[in-house]
Parts: sequence; structure tokens; C-alpha cells
Amino acid sequence: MIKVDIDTKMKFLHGFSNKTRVQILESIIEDEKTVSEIVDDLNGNQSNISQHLTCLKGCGLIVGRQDGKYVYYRVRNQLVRDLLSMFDVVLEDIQNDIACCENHID
Amino acid sequence: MIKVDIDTKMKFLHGFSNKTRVQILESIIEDEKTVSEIVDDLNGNQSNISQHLTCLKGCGLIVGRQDGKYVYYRVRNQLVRDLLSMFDVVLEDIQNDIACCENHID
DNA sequence: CACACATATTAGCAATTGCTAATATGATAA
DNA sequence: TTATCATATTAGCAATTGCTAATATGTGTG
Repeated sequence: MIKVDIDTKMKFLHGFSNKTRVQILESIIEDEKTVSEIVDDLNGNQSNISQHLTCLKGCGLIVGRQDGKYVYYRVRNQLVRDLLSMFDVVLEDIQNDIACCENHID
Repeated sequence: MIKVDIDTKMKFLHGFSNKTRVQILESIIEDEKTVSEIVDDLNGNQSNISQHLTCLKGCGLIVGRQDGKYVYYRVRNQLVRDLLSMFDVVLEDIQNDIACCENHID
């Protein structure tokens, strides 16, 4: 495996560095949604959501397709979905780890 | 699996949102290193690296152990290492995907 | 003890990021 | 065509983040 360029990797990881972006990803992890559905879902601002969608698309994490006057966005593929669930797995593991091994003195 | 709290998740993901932090993780993915070794490795600033180490520790991604006047830091566990390699896997996959499917008109 | 060295913390500034409101683009329908 | 609705883009500001230099803490040694 060829070593991934750090700047490319950072651009990719940038997709996960904002709460709204992560919430968008979670919102469309199962099925695609239009921009306005996502806006409703997150109780967000249209402009703001649109900007984050552009960002996520630039990161390669999501893809969009135009259908009439709507644009549907979805998570790019299963591997990205797997990565998203892995966040939860690793995070839970860390939390257990901390609960078990670092709170001995209470 | 219990739904992970979004703010907790964001704190965790924050660890991956800065180039220096990701470089630190890559630097210690194989074996633990002292702060000054990491500083040398990244050609960084001691204060800066120390701040990022504190951040990464706060994220739960790394752990430190004091040995005499040195502090050794290492990636918390194998699952975190797996997550780090998964970044590369997913990123490469995305890059191939984009190369294959979105550059038809050149 | 005093000193040297490793690491952590603080403060202030510079740079980046995210948000909102306004406006522009692009699509459909009348 | 014009009107309407969905989405994108822009500009300006507010908030956050990251960096550097200076200082503090803590550990081992003479």
C-alpha cells in the first residue's frame, strides 16, 4: 500500500471535524435525502447545510445527484459507512477502557 | 449498541482534525516515543507538540507513561491503530472511485 | 540543596472556520 | 415567458483554533 499524502488525508479528515457535518453524515447514512430534508432533519440553516454538503462532497465522503429541482445526497459507499460505524465502536471501546482502567481512585 | 452522544463523538473526532495531531499519531503508531522524540520526528515546536499531545490524550486516542524525566506516549490500543489504517484504506478507495467514475470527460 | 533537563502551562496574537443574511443560479410549471 | 421553489454562492462578521515565546512544574543528579 502506497503511503497516503498527509495533506490529502487532512482534506479527507476535515469532513469529520465539524458537528454539523457529522450530523449530516449520520442523517444520510441509511438513505439519500434532499438538501431540504437534511435541513429539516438537523433543524439547520439552508445556506449553512449547503456549504457543509459542498465540503463533504469535496472530501469525497458523499455524492449528490440531481433529480428535477431536488438534489439528493448520500454517503459515497459502504466503506465510508463502515468508517462511520467504526467511530462508534472505537469510541465505546475507549470509554470502557477509561472507565475500567483509569478511575480506580474515586 | 447504544447511540453515541454527538458531543462526545465530536470531542473524539477532534483528535483527527489537525495535521500535527495526525502526524503525531502516525509517528507513534508503531511504538511509543518520548515528547522530545516526537518533536524531533515532526520537526516541531516543543510547546506546540505538548499541547497537541494533551489534546490527543483528552480525546482518548493516546496514553502517556512517565519514565524518569521522560514521558512516553503511545496510541491507546489496537482498535485505534485499526481506525488509523482504515483512514488510508477508505481514502484510497475514494480516490480510485473518483478516478474511475467521475473523470470520464477529459 | 542547586542545577540541568524534559515536559507542561499560559498569554497573546494570527489564521482559520463557521455562521447568518442576502443574493444568484437553475429547474419546473403555469 | 414569468413565477416559484430548491439549492448554491457570496460577503462580512463572530468564534474557534493553532502557533510562538515565555514561564512554570517536575524529575533526576551532583
